[in-house]
Amino acid sequence: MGNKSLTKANYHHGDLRRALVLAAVKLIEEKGPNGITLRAVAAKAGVTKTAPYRHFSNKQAIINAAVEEGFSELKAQLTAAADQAVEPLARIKQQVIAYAKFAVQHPGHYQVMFLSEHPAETLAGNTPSAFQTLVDTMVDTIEEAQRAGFIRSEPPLEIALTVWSSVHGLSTLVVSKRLGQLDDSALAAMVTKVIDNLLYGISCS
Amino acid sequence: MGNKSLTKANYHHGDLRRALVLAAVKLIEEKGPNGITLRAVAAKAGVTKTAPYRHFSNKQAIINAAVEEGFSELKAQLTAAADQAVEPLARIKQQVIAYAKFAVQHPGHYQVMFLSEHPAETLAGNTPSAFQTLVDTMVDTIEEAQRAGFIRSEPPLEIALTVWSSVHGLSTLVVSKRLGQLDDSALAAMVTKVIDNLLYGISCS
DNA sequence: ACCTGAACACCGTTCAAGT
DNA sequence: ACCTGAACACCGTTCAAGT
Repeated sequence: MGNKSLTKANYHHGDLRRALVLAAVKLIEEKGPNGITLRAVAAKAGVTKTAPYRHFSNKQAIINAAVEEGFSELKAQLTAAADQAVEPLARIKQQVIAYAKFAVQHPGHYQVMFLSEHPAETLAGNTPSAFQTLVDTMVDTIEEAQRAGFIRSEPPLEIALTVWSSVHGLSTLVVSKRLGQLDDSALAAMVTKVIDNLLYGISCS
Repeated sequence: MGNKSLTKANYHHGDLRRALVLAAVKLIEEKGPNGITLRAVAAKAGVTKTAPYRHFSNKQAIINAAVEEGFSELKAQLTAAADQAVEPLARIKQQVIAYAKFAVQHPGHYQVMFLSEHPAETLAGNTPSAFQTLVDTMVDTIEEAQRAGFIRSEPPLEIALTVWSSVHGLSTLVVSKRLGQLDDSALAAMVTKVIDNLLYGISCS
């Protein structure tokens, strides 16, 4: 027989890893952070419970991969959102709104992303984590606005951290439903309010 | 025999509920959000696995009680911290630093507090949740500063939400170790930086 | 190389039973 | 009233075995 003909039995020749990560993400979004079990992930990917151990050392490793996937998706959303505006402050606002939207639309995934600690092990070596790539995206947008003279010239990482903390904190509060239910436009209004407070300060001039 | 003499066997006459909550808090702090099991909580409180069901309908109910306990402790810390200063802005800063410190010193508990959704069921009826009491404390401090003319006179809840989102977001990032390890003074410096950005704005005047 | 199936030590929850 | 002990359907992980 040829080189790569696959029967149904060994269908997941090199795809199982990816299939497991996607199944994990789906399960997290369907059943929440606690609804994800190794056995359910395996079943969703069409294999028995022990097959995942060929590709991941344990359950946590699958979750870590799902977290990476989340940061990667979030980064894509932020980039797309910022590209809908040209004015530097508008780009920041778009990005921040997109961030909060992601959290609200994928509450389970979002919670898992920040629940698990940042894995200590540096992957492949010099490959930056999806998390680091996300940070870079946010810092870049701030630096643009600084070069254009709209944002104070303090260390861009500090500014980015301030902006990010605000929207991340707000998102967490919304996702945990501690601010009550909010529809899309109410969320955007609240995010806008917070970012405006941030831009112009809350103290009396 | 008298009215309330207790043998060792029925020692937890009306205390078991409280003992279980405290055991749950301890376990969360020792083993993290995933390390808490109903059986371990019961064992720590000195009873068998099924005894908790007399006092809580299920595991989640115990966790909810531990969350309430957390908000209650956090509120106490914030009040104590604010009382160490008299100048309104200094009171806000002290409160915010105390908030971040609580998160860093009780990382497991803090994560659980915001992981679980706000329980829909209103307890005893009109008794405010520990969460609501915490919000009130933060709003009060903002209102003080507004009356003294230090903070813009926008809705105090919105201002409080902005401040809170910032420090909560920063705390979450620190607890999940995504900003790297920070000692006490580095944490205070970062919190101060963020709150200053917030007070005076990040935009060019 | 990749996957299976039995086995082990756990887990939350129920239910009948003890005092 | 309050707690126990057996039982059930789960769970993550291991290990020998199949192809």
